[in-house]
Amino acid sequence: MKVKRKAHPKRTPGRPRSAASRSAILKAAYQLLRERGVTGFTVEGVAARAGAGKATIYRWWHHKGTLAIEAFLVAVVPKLDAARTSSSAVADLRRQVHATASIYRGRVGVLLRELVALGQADPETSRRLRSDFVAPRREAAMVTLRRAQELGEIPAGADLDVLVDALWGPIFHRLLVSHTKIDRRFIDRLLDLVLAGAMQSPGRE
Amino acid sequence: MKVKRKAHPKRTPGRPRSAASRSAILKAAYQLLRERGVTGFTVEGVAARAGAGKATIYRWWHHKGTLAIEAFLVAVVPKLDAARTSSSAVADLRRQVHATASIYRGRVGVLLRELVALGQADPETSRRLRSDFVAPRREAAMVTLRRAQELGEIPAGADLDVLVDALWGPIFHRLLVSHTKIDRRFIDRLLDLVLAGAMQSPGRE
Amino acid sequence: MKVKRKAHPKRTPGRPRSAASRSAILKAAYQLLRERGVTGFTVEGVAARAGAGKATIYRWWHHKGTLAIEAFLVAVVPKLDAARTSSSAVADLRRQVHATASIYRGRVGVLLRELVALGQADPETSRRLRSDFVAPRREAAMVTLRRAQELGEIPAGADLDVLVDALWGPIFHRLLVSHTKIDRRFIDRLLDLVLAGAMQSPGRE
Amino acid sequence: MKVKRKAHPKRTPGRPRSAASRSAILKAAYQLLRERGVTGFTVEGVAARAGAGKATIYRWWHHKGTLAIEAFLVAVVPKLDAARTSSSAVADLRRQVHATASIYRGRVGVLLRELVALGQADPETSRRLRSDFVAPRREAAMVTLRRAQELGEIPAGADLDVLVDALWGPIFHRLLVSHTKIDRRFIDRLLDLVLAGAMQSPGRE
DNA sequence: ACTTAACCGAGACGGTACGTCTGGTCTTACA
DNA sequence: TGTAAGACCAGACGTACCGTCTCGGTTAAGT
Repeated sequence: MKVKRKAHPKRTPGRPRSAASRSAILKAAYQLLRERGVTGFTVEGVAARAGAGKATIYRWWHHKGTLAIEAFLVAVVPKLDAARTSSSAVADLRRQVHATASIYRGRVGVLLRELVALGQADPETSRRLRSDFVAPRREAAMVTLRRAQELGEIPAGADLDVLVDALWGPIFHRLLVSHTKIDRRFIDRLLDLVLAGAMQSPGRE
Repeated sequence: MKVKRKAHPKRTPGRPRSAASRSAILKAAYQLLRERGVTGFTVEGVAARAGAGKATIYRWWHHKGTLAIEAFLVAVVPKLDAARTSSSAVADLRRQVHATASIYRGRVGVLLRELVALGQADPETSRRLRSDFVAPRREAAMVTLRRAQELGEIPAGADLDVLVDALWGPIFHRLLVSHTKIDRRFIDRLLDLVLAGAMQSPGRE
Repeated sequence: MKVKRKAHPKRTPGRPRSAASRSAILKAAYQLLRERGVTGFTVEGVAARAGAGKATIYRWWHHKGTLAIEAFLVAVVPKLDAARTSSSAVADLRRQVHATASIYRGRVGVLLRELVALGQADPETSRRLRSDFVAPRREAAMVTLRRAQELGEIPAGADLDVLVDALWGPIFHRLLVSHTKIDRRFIDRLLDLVLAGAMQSPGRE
Repeated sequence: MKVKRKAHPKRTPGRPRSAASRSAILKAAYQLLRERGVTGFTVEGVAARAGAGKATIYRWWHHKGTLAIEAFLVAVVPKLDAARTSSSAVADLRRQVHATASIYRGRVGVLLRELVALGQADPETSRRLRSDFVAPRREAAMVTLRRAQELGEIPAGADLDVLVDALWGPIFHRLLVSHTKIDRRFIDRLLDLVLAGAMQSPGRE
């Protein structure tokens, strides 16, 4: 029941896609995004800087937004460090939220802000950003929270979805709406408030 | 020996600004915004629909965003009903948050989402939206929360700024990032969580 | 038989037209015309420089061209010296043509060129330029030519209209079409040619 | 050992210019020019009528005038019939001048008038009109005149440049300045006058 | 070695909106 | 009524990007 993988496993005819071109485009796109923001981010500019043709870009990325988001993800995601675990799941969670906040304070925050903005007009951009950037971090928090429940650090009846929203919503709010500092003190107070609320949840039912 | 400037010394020379033109432009802008969103919102389109010259628009609104935001505010703010008070400040707060959420669920939410996006690229737009739309609602909540403290419904030591952020952040997060429903059930759970957390605050110091 | 000039001889009601404003406008218009040419000649610019309102300009000059032409005429015509007469009418004519050519060589030529251009699109401008600038000079030449006929210097049967056209057409041609020098040598050759032709005209019938 | 570039080494990269677009633009431009004159001749109008983008027009024609002049030349020049020759060069010349005059009387005259006007503000327009429209006709006349000298119909010493100016200057003068009819009678009288003058030129020296 | 098919860079194309500018009109308060 | 100031409508200007298209030429896989 094995496929004969040797001769022609699943190979399309014609010249294969150029990896060099792809990475040059993504690199140029990320540079432009950092230097000039979403406003100054043009496909023409990316093509010129990457030494690529516009058609090549549009062949692989449907819209300007799709390119922007992928350039961002490719450049930023590998730098995000994985969550570490300790004996206290709640302590791990606090560490995770602080780590996220510290990322949003810097360059990435500025880019993220603009990409979220871009996503309001383009569902594809929005979806990608959500699935590849926001969701993994949210999922990591969920894992930690479930562990906290198992360890009895927070009640079993706590609504974890609302809990995560309550932690991350305010951070995005500062990033996107109030444009105020997302400093350690704010994060600590927020964690204190939300975790205290979570402790009040019913034990089981 | 005649007095030149009698009653109205503060009068600029020249033809005064036309109120009719101003309101026609704002009305046309709001219509376009509702019908076509920020993407289809063009200064040229507004001028054509309002029967105004483009120069007139640019004379009074420096950017596209400045016009969009003002059109939105002029049309939407008067419709927002004032907060009512009852014997329980916490009950008032719950009512306020539910009212805000119900507004964000509809047309206004869609517009608000796009205007926040527009504001990421234009500080002026962002500032106006914050000062004329977000801040008043936040301030109303703060007033209610202070009353709750006076009535002893929540501890005197609660950090009200963080509290308000914890309530509104998640709503904006759903509006802008996760694009999920802001339904009554979610708001209730959020209020339960956050208010429960607030109750744990220290009494005085 | 004298009109009682004191009380109200022929006086329209209301504030009379301001002579100061009129001359300030004409002066500013001429300056702008010289400095920036017809391209840079705008009614707004004239109003600003003259410290006048645009409405004032449009009240007295129907079009931009009407103003340009009058500004030109008021500034230039007084400087043109009248034709002098001598014992030889043909010598006078030669002097007149040379004088005209020398004027066209300079600044006035540049302006004249642009005003003729302006006149192609605006009949009013064209008419004014013709009646107040071209025609008087043509008429002076006709007078001289008639005197030449009376003195027997050119035949009585010469067609003076064609003669004048043959003298001035080539000058305008160089000014407007070929953009070549209208130097003394050219004028002399032209006069030689045309006057020689005129001498061949029939004596009477 | 294969040769890379065979026959056409001089090929610029990129999509070549579209001949269809070029001719559609020139055709639309000429139509607009005829229907509405230079005043109503706008790049936007040409683009709309030709189904072309404005950028495409500006890519190939730097100024409005450059486009107008080329549209005129492409449409008009092919229709001008070549000069025929007969046994008498002077008779040929008379025919040429009459032919030119008859062209200037009609639609072409109106366009020519406006294009000369346009050329006063734009040297490029002026140069093109001169080199591609005026000069060829002038050169044809020069050829005929030289033949007339060879045939002994006019003296060898005649200054042909001044002669051509004396014939065509008055025609342009009527077209551009006096706006009077360029009828057969006028042309005949002009030819009589100028040719008579030319006959008086010195024989050789 | 030859064909085929998809790739690639360059850059022209139609379209749309931008923000600016000017022409000519209108509306104030004052003279 | 005339005037300065300046707002108003209308609409063309020339620029910038978008996303598509059309060239000449390249690069494997399959023949």
